[in-house]
Amino acid sequence: MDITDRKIVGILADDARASLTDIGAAVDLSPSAVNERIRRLTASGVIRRFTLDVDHRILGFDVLAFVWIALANDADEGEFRSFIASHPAVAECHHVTGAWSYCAKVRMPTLGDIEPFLSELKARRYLARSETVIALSTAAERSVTLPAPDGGKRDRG
Amino acid sequence: MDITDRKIVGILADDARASLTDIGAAVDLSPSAVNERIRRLTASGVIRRFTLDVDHRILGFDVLAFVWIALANDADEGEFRSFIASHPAVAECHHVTGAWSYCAKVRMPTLGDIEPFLSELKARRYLARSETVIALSTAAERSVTLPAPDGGKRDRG
DNA sequence: AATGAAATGGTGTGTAA
DNA sequence: TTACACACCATTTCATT
Repeated sequence: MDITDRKIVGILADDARASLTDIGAAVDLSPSAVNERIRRLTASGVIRRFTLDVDHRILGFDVLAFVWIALANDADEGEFRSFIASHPAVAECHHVTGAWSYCAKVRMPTLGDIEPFLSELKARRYLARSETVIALSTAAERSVTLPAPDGGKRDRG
Repeated sequence: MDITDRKIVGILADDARASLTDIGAAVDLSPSAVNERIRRLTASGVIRRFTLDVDHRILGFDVLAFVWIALANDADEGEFRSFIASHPAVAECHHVTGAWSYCAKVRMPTLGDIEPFLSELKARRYLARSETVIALSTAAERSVTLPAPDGGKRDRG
């Protein structure tokens, strides 16, 4: 995990289809050296997968919301986690500090789809309380966070 | 945007490096037909870009936090938005309903890096109040949200 | 809008340094 | 760990349906 690896991750985060030749030109390495580094970055788990950034609006998911969840006292937390992980509308769900147990980021076609989602959580007895916050617009969105060009941590992974 | 397009998006979301041949086999189309569909999906903006899913822990970003922001009365909202969009630690930032103005998802190397971030927001006079929630663990994470295999909206984009 | 064939160019492997 | 060369395969274009 040196500065060249981070540059490669940055280039691929911008365009995962960049050719080994182009990446090599950007980091002063031959295509095969770049390939070997990408192989190692993938094997070591730094790169989890090559994926897409899509426009969910066009796909019919007009609503983005954050649902704060307080788990019921008698809820099976492991069951809740696997339910939430396999729910198609859930983009993210994190166990968090503070007054709430979990924060789930969900995408729905319409506002009306949120209530059935909450109802299901309640029916399964996961939910004690919840609070839903709707995202009106997005000011920033980045799939990969990297250190600013100069500084940053080294020798990990 | 038919069911085949959605299947292609789903396959690419899982593995953006899947070959046209393999995708074609999965959706019963020739490689060149798949290629043309991907070109159209990209041109129409459904696919915004090909990117990576990375492990930020290994990259040295051990802390994931949600920062709730109430903008100061005299804050220049446009300025705030471009500041937050260009800040390297900010993974997402949404304008939200409810008691707060914005919700920012940030990644930091350590907990100690959060305070300087808040200080900078304050120094720039964007911040009235804020509340920071730390993510302890992640139960779900998906880059792309698609309708469940059967149903879903059609004829968009 | 899809197919199939042909050309291009990128990927991946082997060998050597 | 990288470079270089070569074999292979994927991508892309084009003519056709």
